[in-house]
Amino acid sequence: MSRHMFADRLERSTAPTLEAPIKCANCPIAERAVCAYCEPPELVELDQIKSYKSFEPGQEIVGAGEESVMVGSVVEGVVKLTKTLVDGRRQMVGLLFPSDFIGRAMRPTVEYDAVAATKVVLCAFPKSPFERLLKRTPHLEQRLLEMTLDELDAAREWLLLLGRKTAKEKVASFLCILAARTGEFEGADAGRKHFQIPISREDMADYLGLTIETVSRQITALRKDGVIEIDGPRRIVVSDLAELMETAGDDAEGGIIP
Amino acid sequence: MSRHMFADRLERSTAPTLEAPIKCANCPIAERAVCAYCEPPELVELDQIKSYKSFEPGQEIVGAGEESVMVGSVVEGVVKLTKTLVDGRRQMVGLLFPSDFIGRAMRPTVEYDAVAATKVVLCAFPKSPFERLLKRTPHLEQRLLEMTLDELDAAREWLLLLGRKTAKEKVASFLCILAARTGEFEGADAGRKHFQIPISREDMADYLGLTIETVSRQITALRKDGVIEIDGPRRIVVSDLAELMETAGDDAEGGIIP
DNA sequence: CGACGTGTTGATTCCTGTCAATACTCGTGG
DNA sequence: CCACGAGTATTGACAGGAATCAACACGTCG
Repeated sequence: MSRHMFADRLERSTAPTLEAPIKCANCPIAERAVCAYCEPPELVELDQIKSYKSFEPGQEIVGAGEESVMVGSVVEGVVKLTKTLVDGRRQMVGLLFPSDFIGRAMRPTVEYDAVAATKVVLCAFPKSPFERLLKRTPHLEQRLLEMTLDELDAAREWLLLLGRKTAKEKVASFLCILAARTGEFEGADAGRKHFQIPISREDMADYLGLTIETVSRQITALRKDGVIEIDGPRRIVVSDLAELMETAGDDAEGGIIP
Repeated sequence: MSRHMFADRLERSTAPTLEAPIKCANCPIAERAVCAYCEPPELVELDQIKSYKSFEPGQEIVGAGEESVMVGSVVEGVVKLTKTLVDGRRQMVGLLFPSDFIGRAMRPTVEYDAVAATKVVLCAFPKSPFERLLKRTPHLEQRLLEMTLDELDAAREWLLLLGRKTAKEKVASFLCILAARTGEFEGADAGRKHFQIPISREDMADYLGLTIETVSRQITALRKDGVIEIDGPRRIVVSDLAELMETAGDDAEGGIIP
């Protein structure tokens, strides 16, 4: 079983969706990825060890407890990181979008599963060469530190959500996050945004510490409240962004940067 | 009261006032703190900008939204980091022990409250000089990155606890963490450990996303199950460490690190 | 068309929160 | 030394929100 999975992973990851490897020069995530601060010579070094890997939805990228052999950047798609208790209860502990860093530099193993939630393209580096480069490239290390600090901030916001928010606030908070990260304004109306939910109800439930039924009910409730409109299970239109943020509870500062 | 504390601190180290600080050479946290990888010349530079600061239980160290002007290491005591929703619901998002790093290097503001849970002594650095030092001292930056990664790991474990564990598992998990970080074995019996809970029931509730009543009930339940013994509200004796870890849910690896 | 996966809705249960009363701890002062 | 009081912790009764169990709707693909 695990043998088959491994073969499966290898096979798919060597068949990238992209015809030709992206050049760093026109990389869509260059501004915000771990390499953002690197100078051209440093980018050349990274380029020499990088390779692009693709994954299909549901495909495992690394498994909990495995030795960490790869690190990299999400170029396209969404990756979920999950932890599972012995009896199968599952909690998402990370949700990575393009430019986010995946993998554990400086640490031997991973203790979560990383699974592609959509089709995913990674810009991957073998761990050891990357770590050597990291140690002698302050630009790289500084950016990685910043990104890790940001992830820690996000994790702390998440703790508040899981520990103290109601089901409705949880769902509203999640939609707020998506609206901020991937939502687009509808015309000139600053109160309306629309976006696709990139993950299933089950993944949402794992993210929010709820069941799929409760997630579904709360989405319906938000629709009936007139806060959102729904066009199919994945397509959301936020009718009233301010009201959605209100419902999310943390009375956010008005401007979340999109 | 605070006078007595201060005297107590004076007594312990050579000249430990706010004006005449502890020497790095006999610093109790030197092995694990942010300065752990620093060479003597680097320590000298840190020494020039450091100062020791004491806080009483309940005293605020920094408040959410404030400009971050200080960073530093916890030398003694326990610091809690909390977030609060508009209606007062509160969630702890960090619990710092000696050697842990406090503050947000490279970021302008903090968005949580940092409050002394016990008497606390910090080895504090003004933020800007520390950041300048950080940028030109890879040893410092490497250690800070490692510590941030470890904190992120802990936060992810915490997400699992808040999102998916029952009240009993939460309380047992917390006691496990304390047993691992501060507990001492009773004689040669590897199954028994004892320690003081360094925080109040209210703080435990904020840590675990529960109410104080539920925390109290679950502690009683663990006592009735014979997993722990209680001597006053703060003193815990773990009768059966394996059983406690079992109750905590995440089916820990057999190897217990003291 | 029917099977399957995904999502929604309904009925009921139960864990934890809420409200309330009581007990304990510790420091202070008579 | 003991009484007192404030803060902290425990215990009890009850209610409510989310989980569970179950049925049904929707879209896709063979």
